[in-house]
Amino acid sequence: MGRGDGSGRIVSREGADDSGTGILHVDMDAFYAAVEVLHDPSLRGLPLIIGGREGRSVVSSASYEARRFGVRSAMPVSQALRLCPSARVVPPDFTRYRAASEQVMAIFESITPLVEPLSIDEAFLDVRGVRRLWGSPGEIAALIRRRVQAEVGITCSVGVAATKHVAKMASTVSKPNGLLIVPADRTQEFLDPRPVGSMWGVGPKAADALQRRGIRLIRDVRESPPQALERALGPALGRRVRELAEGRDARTVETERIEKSIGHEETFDRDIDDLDLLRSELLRLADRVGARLRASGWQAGAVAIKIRFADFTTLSRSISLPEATDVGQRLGETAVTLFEQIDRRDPVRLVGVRAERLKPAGLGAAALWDDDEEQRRLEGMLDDARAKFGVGMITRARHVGRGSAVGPRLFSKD
DNA sequence: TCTGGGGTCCTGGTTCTT
DNA sequence: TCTGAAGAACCAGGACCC
Repeated sequence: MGRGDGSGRIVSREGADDSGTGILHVDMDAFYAAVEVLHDPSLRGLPLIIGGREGRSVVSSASYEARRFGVRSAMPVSQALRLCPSARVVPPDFTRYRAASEQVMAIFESITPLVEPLSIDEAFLDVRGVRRLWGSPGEIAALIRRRVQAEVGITCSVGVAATKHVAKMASTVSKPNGLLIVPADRTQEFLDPRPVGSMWGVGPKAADALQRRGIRLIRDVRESPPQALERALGPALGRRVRELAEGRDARTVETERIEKSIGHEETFDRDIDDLDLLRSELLRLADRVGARLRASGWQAGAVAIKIRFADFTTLSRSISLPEATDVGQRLGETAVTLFEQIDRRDPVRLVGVRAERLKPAGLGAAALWDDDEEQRRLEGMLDDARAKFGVGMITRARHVGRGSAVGPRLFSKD
């Protein structure tokens, strides 16, 4: 499987056993910071903080040199600078990160069509069908690491396993710039000694709920009665965590993903109690949401707002629209109406507007594809959609989440 | 110390529809 | 026409991820 190399990470030696595997999780190392170093090589080796310099900004990413001082993602920049006063603060440039992400994803897609971008800097790959082309999963992982380094100029870490969950955990423990292969028959040995909080989907609250019941390691989860887990975490999460602890994870690598909502939110530099100003902020955010809806061919079936007060309590309100829309002004009027129904009039630190229950804007968007094979595959999908929903449409998703390129997608039209 | 912004998913309560 | 039950849909809030 793998062993520590003195740096805290666990990596596999070359040619390690990869039997029974086929799922790769590839994660770029300190991605934003690495891209900034590419853009400005004089930053190499320096403690870097990617984040705004304004009062309430938090750390989006930090170089490993900064992490040695205790700097972590999501930490306020002011706090990060107290830990590491010599750090250089670089404001994020998402255009740059998206371009680098597209380069990396293109490398993945040149190896297998089964790529699931998870965010701008990580993806799952199913390589079981391309072994004859590129070699075993372990060899493919090593190839990807070499190509990303050579063609993009940044490093990545790769986990290789039989399931997505174990591959994801393996890439995490191999970071930075590592490769860890967990052969299928050693999955339990890999999982058992790790803390419950290291599982993907178990955050601080769920970990705390388990630890309060003496369930500290994944082995403890596996050995706990299902009822105890469901009492601690609720039925859905309780069942899922038990399955994951036993190494079971039926999720496949999904290349198609449909956005479910589009929103914007903004934290003010200082708390605001001027109602007119808050209304105009909601209208401005709604305008941006409308522009994104129109650019991506969606209409909102519902509008939600989020209000965070100075004491950090957060309210949300949402409402279905009588008619779907992508017009910023309509979204904005709805957002303001929702806002005015909230009684509380304390100073506000954040407002947000989100378009939900997205529906495609109009019928008849014909799909034109680069090659016949893809066209036929998509027409097959469209036929399935017609059978299932009555009518359907295919378009191409340009971005998911923070901008990963993905394949074609399918909609119902209702 | 003081907590961003973009999302997804789940839960539990309420309301609507059949 | 009225009523009750069941399921669906809606809504609010919270946890989680990067």
